[in-house]
Amino acid sequence: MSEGGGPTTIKAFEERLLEVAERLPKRLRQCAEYVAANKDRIAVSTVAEMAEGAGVQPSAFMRFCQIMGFSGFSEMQKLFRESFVGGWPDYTTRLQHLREKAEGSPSALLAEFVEAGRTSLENLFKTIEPQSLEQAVQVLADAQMIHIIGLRRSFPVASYMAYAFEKMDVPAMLHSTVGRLDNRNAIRSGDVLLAITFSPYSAETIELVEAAQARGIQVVALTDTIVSPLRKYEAITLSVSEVDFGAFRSLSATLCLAIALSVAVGTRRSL
Amino acid sequence: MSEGGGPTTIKAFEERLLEVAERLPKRLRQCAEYVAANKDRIAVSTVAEMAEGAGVQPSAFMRFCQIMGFSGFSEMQKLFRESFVGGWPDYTTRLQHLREKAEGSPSALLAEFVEAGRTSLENLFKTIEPQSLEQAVQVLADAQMIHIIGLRRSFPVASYMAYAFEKMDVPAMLHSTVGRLDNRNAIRSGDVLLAITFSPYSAETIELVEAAQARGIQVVALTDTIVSPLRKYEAITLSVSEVDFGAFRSLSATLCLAIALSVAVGTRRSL
DNA sequence: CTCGATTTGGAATATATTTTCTATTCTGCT
DNA sequence: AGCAGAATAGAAAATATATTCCAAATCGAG
Repeated sequence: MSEGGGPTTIKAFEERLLEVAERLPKRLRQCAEYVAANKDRIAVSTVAEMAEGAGVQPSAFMRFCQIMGFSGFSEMQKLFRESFVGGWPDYTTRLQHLREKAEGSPSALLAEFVEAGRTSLENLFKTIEPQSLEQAVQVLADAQMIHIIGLRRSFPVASYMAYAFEKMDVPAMLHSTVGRLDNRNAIRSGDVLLAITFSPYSAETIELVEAAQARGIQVVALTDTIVSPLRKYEAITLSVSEVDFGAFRSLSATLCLAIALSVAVGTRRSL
Repeated sequence: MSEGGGPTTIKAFEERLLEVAERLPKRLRQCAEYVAANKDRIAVSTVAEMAEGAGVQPSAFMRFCQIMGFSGFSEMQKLFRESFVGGWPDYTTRLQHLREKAEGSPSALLAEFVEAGRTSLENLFKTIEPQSLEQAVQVLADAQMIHIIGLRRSFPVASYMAYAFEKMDVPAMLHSTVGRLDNRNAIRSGDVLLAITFSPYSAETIELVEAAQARGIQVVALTDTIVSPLRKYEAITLSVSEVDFGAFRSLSATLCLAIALSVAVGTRRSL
């Protein structure tokens, strides 16, 4: 029985559930009710668990799935699992293919990056914890001066934040390694260090963080994932995970977070 | 080996991950990194899927689970499934909720920027003409050397492209105004100028474009809308219209285009 | 360069889970 | 009450998934 006709979106699923629920025999109705009240569990449970929760036999639950239009429980579960992860079917490999074939027209490449950017943004929203963000904003707003460091791939982000702060009259200083000048003595008590670094993490940035910490300077870190070496230090960490293409990532999500952070700090200061 | 000693909370899990990540061989580190960036998937994926995502064999992923202190993948998964209960991060609903309810909080601000970024990306794809893009890629790929200029708000984009080109062994030079040095004589016949500018357009950039054109240098421009002053010159123009929120724009779309352009040039060159 | 130790990939095995099948129990009707 | 039809429970078969094992490859020290 290869019914392709099952609901393909959560919304459609809910509609079908409603439509069907009325005309269901006892046990199957139990299933319907349990499912309606526990949609989120479908993704992470086995039929046995769902059946037990609904107070029925696994086989009954099975029939329920079929009545809903799926070939079985697995297919129904797939719907929920996919909608949970936001369905980004591993970009890394997709982009790699594109590169290998090199047949990708520039537009196709752009399309991939646009798509990657969009999912990264969605993901950003899921992974940033509001309280960390709030904390970061507070610390930066209270700073005498904000020192920004971000090298290589992170430099665009650092420079954009410096620009934004400047525009909002927030005292900020962009540390760079132009001419191998080392400005670390500019950091004074009451200041805050905003460190931005992504794999591969630049040693200079990490060193600066270490030096700052040793002197009791607060550190706010913008980094990728939690394996970042910055995690070792007691910094307020905001982590962004961005899809990348070999050594490149579009930075969409990172910049988005950066600008939101800047503006939040700017507005809070001027209160 | 029935170690009951695995992490029992997500926090403990993250700590252990950090602790362990450093001293891990290649494949296992891939696992650690993938897991760090996709914690949410553990609950709804199979080992096979996780392994593929991390780019390793299932058995390697298995060993990773054991190193993390679990008896196997299932036990690790259990941790995530249990802590999964309720409130999954459905993007759309969460966004709406935040916008309405948490007005003024940093998270709400972030939500606005994320939304702005997403629509910008969508627009980007509509407004970029494939042939202009193609042309730009070709011209840049044929260049002896690419000179990049972008100041103020455009500087992050310029610097990122410089970084990307550098990584791909494409001869490129970032023109900046550090120390008021003027490098315009570095531009030689056969080179191409890549100018990036957005309203308010910096005079320096426009001047440089003018000077280049006068000497017969090809110019590729990245700008906003079609009213940009760069339009006057015979440049290949790629225009991005970025949705902005307040006085700032997240640059998501611009950077996306920038990176796509860079990678396209990089791959075409190496053919 | 060689040896020993560690790490890896892939197939083989064990386990868990889904799905189907059938005897049995309900339900509604005459 | 007795019958026909649908619904159900439970067990058995099929499938998918996790886990282990071992030979081959890789790495590092001497």
